[in-house]
Amino acid sequence: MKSNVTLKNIADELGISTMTVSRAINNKANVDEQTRKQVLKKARVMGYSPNRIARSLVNRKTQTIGVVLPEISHSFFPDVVMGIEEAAYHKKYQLFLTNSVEDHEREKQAIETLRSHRVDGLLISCAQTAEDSSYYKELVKTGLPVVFFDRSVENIGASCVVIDDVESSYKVTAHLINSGYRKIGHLSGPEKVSIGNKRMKGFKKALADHGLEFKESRVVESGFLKTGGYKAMKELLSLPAENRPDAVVSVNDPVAYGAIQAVREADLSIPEDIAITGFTDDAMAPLVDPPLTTIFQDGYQIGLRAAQKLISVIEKKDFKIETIYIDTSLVVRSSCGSSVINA
Amino acid sequence: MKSNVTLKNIADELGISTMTVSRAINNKANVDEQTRKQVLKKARVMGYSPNRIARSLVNRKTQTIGVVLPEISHSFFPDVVMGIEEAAYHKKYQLFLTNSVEDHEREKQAIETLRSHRVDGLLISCAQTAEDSSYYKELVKTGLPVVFFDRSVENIGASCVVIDDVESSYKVTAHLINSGYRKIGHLSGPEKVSIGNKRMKGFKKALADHGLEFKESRVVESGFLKTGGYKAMKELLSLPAENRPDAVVSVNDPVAYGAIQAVREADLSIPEDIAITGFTDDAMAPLVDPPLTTIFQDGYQIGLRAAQKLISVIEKKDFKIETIYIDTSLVVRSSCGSSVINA
DNA sequence: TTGTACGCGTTATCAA
DNA sequence: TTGATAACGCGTACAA
Repeated sequence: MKSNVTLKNIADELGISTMTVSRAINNKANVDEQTRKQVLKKARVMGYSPNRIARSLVNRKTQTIGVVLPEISHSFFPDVVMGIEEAAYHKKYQLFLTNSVEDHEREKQAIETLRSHRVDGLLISCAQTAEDSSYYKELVKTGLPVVFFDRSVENIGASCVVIDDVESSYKVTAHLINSGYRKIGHLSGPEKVSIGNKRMKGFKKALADHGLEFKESRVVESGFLKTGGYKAMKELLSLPAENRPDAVVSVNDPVAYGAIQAVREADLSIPEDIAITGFTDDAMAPLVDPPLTTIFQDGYQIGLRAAQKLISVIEKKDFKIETIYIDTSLVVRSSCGSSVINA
Repeated sequence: MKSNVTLKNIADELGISTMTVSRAINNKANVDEQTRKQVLKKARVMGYSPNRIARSLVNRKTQTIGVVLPEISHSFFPDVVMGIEEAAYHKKYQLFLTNSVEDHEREKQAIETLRSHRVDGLLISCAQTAEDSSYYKELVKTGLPVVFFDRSVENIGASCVVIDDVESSYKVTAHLINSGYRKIGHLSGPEKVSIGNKRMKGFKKALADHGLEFKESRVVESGFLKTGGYKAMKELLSLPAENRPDAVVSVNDPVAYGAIQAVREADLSIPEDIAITGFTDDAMAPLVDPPLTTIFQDGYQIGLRAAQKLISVIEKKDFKIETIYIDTSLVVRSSCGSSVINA
């Protein structure tokens, strides 16, 4: 072990008590200016680094936040982390980052470890494989402050920071309908994940409101990754020509990228043969070929607000359990050719 | 404060000593099977979560690793984090993630906080604004295990996990030359950052080896972000026609994306008027228009190896200070038109 | 097999 | 203003 300097070491060197050193270093009022200067100088010379572990044990406060992500390959999550980072930095909290890799067991394990490290609060976006919300309910019951974001569990006593998934999905689907598409398919997220079923709901509602029939065969569950989108799109492309969708709403951008790849490989063109839309507006969306029509979802803002909410709960400045909605907007690019409007 | 169950609480409930409970929970040998079962059951019922803070104080070991990143918007870093995550997960370490946002002051502060939390080791990729390596030198001297990755500081007593930047940059530049380009420019990283000057070095060497003159005017420092690439490319485009590069080597992919945007806005085409190359082969590279020729740099692998090395140093299974090189490869796509070869 | 005493580094509290 | 003491929750070392 590397030998770390302690308050006592400094105290001994100076021939004073540990408490005086502690007070001097923590800028407490009742310390003689002379002594304080001596202490600070000695601390610097000796390379003192305060031991937060010991302090935490006394204070029952670690100044840490545990972040539980389902994945980090999609740029949405790094964006969220940047927002969280920013809020945490300003309030002097450190982040424990964990990645469940969409595995609920691994997620539970991560949360237990985080609890063990006595994080002051938890920021969670659920793993895809969570069968039900019982674990999260138990977690919230322990009293540890929790805020969900993106993939949330509502009404179990924890605040959530989300977008209006139903409305956003409705918005993009309606845009396709208004652009003239009639046979619209959906590459969906898992039914059990909040954003998966909400986006499906918005999709269905848009069809219904515009008098279009919902066809089960045009919906394929793709998960949230590019590879899933690729496979799912292949499936849609194998439908008999008359049933094949002329437009596809993807549950997120990566899935849309996979879909684009599948369409290209089938030698079809976008949006002439099939229009594709995404969801997130990640960094790639404007750069892919063709540029992707999608819903802009402000990951940074989601992370920022979630962290701010959590910290105010931790610091008991806020007791309200609420669902905070972050605005989204439709970003129209060429992947759903407005040309059709003129058709 | 939420009241957490302690070993003593369990012991009192069972009318036995704290130590027996501790032993039972930590699966030590000398515990009666009956007692162990009782203890484990009681622990479960009471919702016991071992306090690692207390344990760390005794052990002088926290099972945590501090990760210091310069930014996380470029997908390279999330890739690295995934690799680190994986290694850490298997060896049962938790990650403290910090983002210096390219600010050396913020980076130093993050490192001090991490030290304060008594992380067992540090994984660092340097912030762009670090003027010199003195701080890192001091840090390494404290004896805290440190491994640098990507933007490294070599020969100061810490291991590094990097790619051969000089050779990789040489490779992509030589490819342009062999494709027929003669007026090659460079959007460079900061001179003070390891990867910045090494990639510049490789660029220069390739020109020299192929008998091409190095022109200062065709080099613009772009930093590492897309916006910087955009601005820097604008500058190159404003050169008098005869001096304007016919190909540009970008220090990384985001800079290349910015450059692509600038070229497009100038109504020039890629690669006919100007070829562009990147560096990293991030997720976007194959999807942008035109698909980007670039150097594939395996972020996941870099993260994995760096974390493995750090952990073996932490656990004293490895004392060697070394620089580990991760292989790269040239990925040729249409942004540097092989058409030119036929010209 | 089980229990007691003590220490890890810090801070709260009370006394000087 | 300064100091002594106890406590945070756990594990090591030793004793029973």
